[in-house]
Amino acid sequence: MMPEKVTIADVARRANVSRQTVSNVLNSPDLVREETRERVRQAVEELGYRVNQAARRMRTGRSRLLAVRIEQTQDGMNVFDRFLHGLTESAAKAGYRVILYSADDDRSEIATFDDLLGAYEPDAFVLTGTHYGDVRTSWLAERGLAFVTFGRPWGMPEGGDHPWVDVDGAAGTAAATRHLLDAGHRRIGFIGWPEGSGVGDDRRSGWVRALGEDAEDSEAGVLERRTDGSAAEGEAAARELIAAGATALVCVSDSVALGAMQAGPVPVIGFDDTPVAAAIGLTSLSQPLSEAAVRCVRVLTRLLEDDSPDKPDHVLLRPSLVIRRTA
Amino acid sequence: MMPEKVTIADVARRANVSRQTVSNVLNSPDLVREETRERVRQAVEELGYRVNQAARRMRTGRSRLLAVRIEQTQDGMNVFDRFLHGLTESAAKAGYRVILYSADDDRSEIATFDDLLGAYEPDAFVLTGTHYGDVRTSWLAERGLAFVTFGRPWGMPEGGDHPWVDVDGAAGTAAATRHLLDAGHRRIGFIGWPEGSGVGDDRRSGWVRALGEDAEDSEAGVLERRTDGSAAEGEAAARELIAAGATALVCVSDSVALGAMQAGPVPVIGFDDTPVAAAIGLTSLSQPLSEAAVRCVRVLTRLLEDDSPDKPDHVLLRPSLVIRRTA
DNA sequence: TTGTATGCGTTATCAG
DNA sequence: CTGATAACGCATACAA
Repeated sequence: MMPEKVTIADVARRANVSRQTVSNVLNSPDLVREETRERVRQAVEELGYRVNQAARRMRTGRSRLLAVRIEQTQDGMNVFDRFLHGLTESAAKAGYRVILYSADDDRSEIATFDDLLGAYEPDAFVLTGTHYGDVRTSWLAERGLAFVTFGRPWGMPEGGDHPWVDVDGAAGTAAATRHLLDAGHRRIGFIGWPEGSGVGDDRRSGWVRALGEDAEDSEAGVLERRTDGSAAEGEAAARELIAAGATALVCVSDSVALGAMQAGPVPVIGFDDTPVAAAIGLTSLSQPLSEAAVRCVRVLTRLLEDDSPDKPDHVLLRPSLVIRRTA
Repeated sequence: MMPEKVTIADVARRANVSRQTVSNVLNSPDLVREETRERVRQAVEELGYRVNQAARRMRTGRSRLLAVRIEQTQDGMNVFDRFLHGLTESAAKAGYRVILYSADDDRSEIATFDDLLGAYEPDAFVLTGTHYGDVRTSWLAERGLAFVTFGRPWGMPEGGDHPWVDVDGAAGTAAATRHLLDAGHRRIGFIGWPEGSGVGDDRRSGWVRALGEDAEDSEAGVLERRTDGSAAEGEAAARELIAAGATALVCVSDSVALGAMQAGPVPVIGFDDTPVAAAIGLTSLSQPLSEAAVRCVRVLTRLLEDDSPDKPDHVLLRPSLVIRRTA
């Protein structure tokens, strides 16, 4: 039993109206008399009619597709899959589907934009992993294409303003630091990423801020190490910091924190609340990824369906501290 | 600068041929004289032409879309994201894109099939998580729709034969068991899932087989516990088995193995080589997920593009043992 | 080999 | 409020 295609014409026939009326019921219900509307709705139901997106797209240029890049899983300690899951669900609720692509760097990602646009015409893009000098956003913006980034536009002084959703890393590390201060620690170290990483610098700044509030000065710059983000460097950094007198550690990521835990029985807090953190009992900062996904979709639907807002939407969410054995 | 849409007519004009000729160059190059073909190809290049999938789909009924369900991340110790990444990449190489959907159970997944089919007409579905009494496959098969499962059709005696790709779990646990036997262990326990899980029973069978080969009999059924798959039950099971004399443990999953590791300093081997295993030094069995993804795409392209094979393709891949601290 | 005509399912325009 | 007609971009049958 092949699934017989039911078109708008079938519905029209069934409801004794013209095709156009059916279309109106679907797209501009207000134009149609209540009674007719109901009759059409019933026919749609009975026949199991669904709009053919290809045909609609030909006519309107809208595909109801959101394009998202699926990230490389490096050491697997990332959190992107949860975001993607949330995105798929909230997009579906809004009548959109997620289409995936992969790319190795910004340049090849832009080439993929071009490809996708020609072939599938996604209505919008969701970008992750924003960074300094991100050429993807300007490419999209120049062409007037709809997009939102999960991540702020790091260092974009002039004009480069676009819709984004992000999690407040500084608020997270500040909360973590305060948690340690409350536990009586006064020499709290930070293990970060190389300077120039937007996310890394943001997370660091929360630690600095919380220390300034409450503890002895001059910790920053002293009880601090930068790493490439690996567990190995995290462990080395932790040893140094402990030797320098740190009694607790805030880390820029769970990877680094995992390493730091090997350095000794010192309280450690990670960032991202990855499955690894849960498995090893690592206290960590959890990003509200479902919520972020919901907000991304909301930003986009506003952009696509309502009259485009004058000011791009900016959404900053707060992570929450998940307390486990390590702190 | 809006991206101006370039159509087949533009290309035709540029190359001084008819639209039909351009279409022929694209779809049946043999029909066109070498010289003309080259001229058209050049025009395509210069104009940056891409076929409009919506239009093509209207005409041919093919969308070049592969639909995949994005799984719930329970405790995050799964491996689906790596499969999905591989799938996206190999699909792209074959000229397909992946479209995502989510569903809570078989019934709602089937409803989604219907939806998707009406709206986006994916050319095929990739199903994961096959299980006994899987109604999804029969629904698709009844309608003559193209699909492949990542996972064997567990318990499908009559007719229910469809293309699949899978990883040989029994081969994996057998290899793990042999590894422990080689290390001198003679009392090797197994921690599994409830009976009736296709994957779980398969993985268990490898342990049984390897023991039968080489070690004392009667281990099976004695040095064995079934769990719900949680780390907590894994730990409890491990304690019992160790008390019963087990000197090493083979586990059905990394989750369970994680728990088992807490039970004592006994060699433990997990399954799936999740990021957690890497993080905690757990020896585990690694599924060749990229390869599986490639094979899924290959099976589908054969189904879609070549004349459909009489016999559905079946591909069974071997996992590999990643040896770390725990064994 | 190349050109011409047609239709896929929708929606927008415009007249009733 | 409803109905006819055209158009979106492509691929095919057919004729040249």
